[in-house]
Amino acid sequence: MKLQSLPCYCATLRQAARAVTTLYEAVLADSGLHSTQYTVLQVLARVSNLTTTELAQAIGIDQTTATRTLALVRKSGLVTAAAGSDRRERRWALTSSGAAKVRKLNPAWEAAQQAFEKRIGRAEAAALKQACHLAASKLVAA
Amino acid sequence: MKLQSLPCYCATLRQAARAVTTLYEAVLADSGLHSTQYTVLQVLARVSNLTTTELAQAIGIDQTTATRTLALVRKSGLVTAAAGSDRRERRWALTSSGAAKVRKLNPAWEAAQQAFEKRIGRAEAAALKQACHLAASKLVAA
DNA sequence: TGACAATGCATGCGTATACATGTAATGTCA
DNA sequence: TGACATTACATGTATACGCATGCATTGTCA
Repeated sequence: MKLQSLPCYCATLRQAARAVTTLYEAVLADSGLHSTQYTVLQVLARVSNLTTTELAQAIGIDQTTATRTLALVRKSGLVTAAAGSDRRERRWALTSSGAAKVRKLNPAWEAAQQAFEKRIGRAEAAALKQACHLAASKLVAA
Repeated sequence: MKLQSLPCYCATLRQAARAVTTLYEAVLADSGLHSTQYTVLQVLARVSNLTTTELAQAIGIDQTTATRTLALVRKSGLVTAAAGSDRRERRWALTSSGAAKVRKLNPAWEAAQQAFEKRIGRAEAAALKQACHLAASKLVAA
C-alpha cells in the first residue's frame, strides 16, 4: 500500500519528518552519528557555550532529551561541558575532535541537502523549511 | 534561547514535527493514547483489514514500529488481528471499543486541528500539510 | 539571614523509531 | 516435488522523545 494522505496535521508532519530522517540517517550512517546528534554538533559549531537548556530550546527538543543526547556525543569525545558561573549550568562546546568531525561531515550533509532538493524541488524545499520553522516557532511560543 | 532557524532540512522538519506532536499529545493525554497510536486507529477507521505492513506503509512508519504500536493498542482492546488466507498475514480492524474510542475522540482531534490552524493560519496549515505529504511521497518512493 | 520559590540538570519510565536479523509461510522454477 | 528465493511478521538492540519528578543551586523577600 502506498503512503496515504492523512487528514491529521500531526500525522502528516511526522510522516514527512520520518521520511527526511531516513534520508539523512543513511548519509550519516558511516559517521556513527544520528540525526539529532549531528544537529547538536552543527548548532554548537555555530554558537558555542550554550547551556543544556539553551541548546534544547534552540533545537526544539525537551531539556531531558538534550541531556541524554549530549551525554552520547560527550562519550564519543565530540563535546565537553564547562561549568558556568552558575554551578548548576553546563556550558557545552565542541572539542577539537568534534569540530573536525563537523568539518569532515559537511560534504555529506551538503549532499543530503542537495538530494532532498533534487527529490522535491529546490524552491519547494526552501518553502517547506521556512514553513516548518515558522510553524514550529508559533507552536513553541504558546 | 529562542528556537533557532536551522539550515538543515532534516532538523527543521523534525523541529516542526516535535512541536505539532506536543500539541496533539496534550489533547490526547486523557485518552491514554499517543499520537502514533491515534493515527493507527484513525487509519483503520477509514480502511479496515489492512496487514501490518500495509498499515506501516500507509502511515509511513517502519513495519517493526507498526508491529509494536499495534501490540499496544491491541492490548488496550482497541484493535484485533484476523488471519488472512496467507497465514503469515495479520489483518487488522478496530474492535467496537476501538471504533467507539475514535468516535469519542473525534471532537478533541478536531479541536487540535483547529488549534493548529489558529496558530499558524488556516491556509498556511493546509499548504504545509500538502507540502509535507508531497515531500514524504517523493522521499519514500526512492 | 532564613524560609520558600524558581531555576538547571539528571533520572525513572514508557512509547516511538528503525536497522539487523530471525522464523514461518508462500512463491518459483527446474 | 524439492531447493531456494521471497514475503510477512516478530524480536534484539540502541537512540529519540517527553512527562513526572528528584536534587542541587540560586534568587527573593520578609
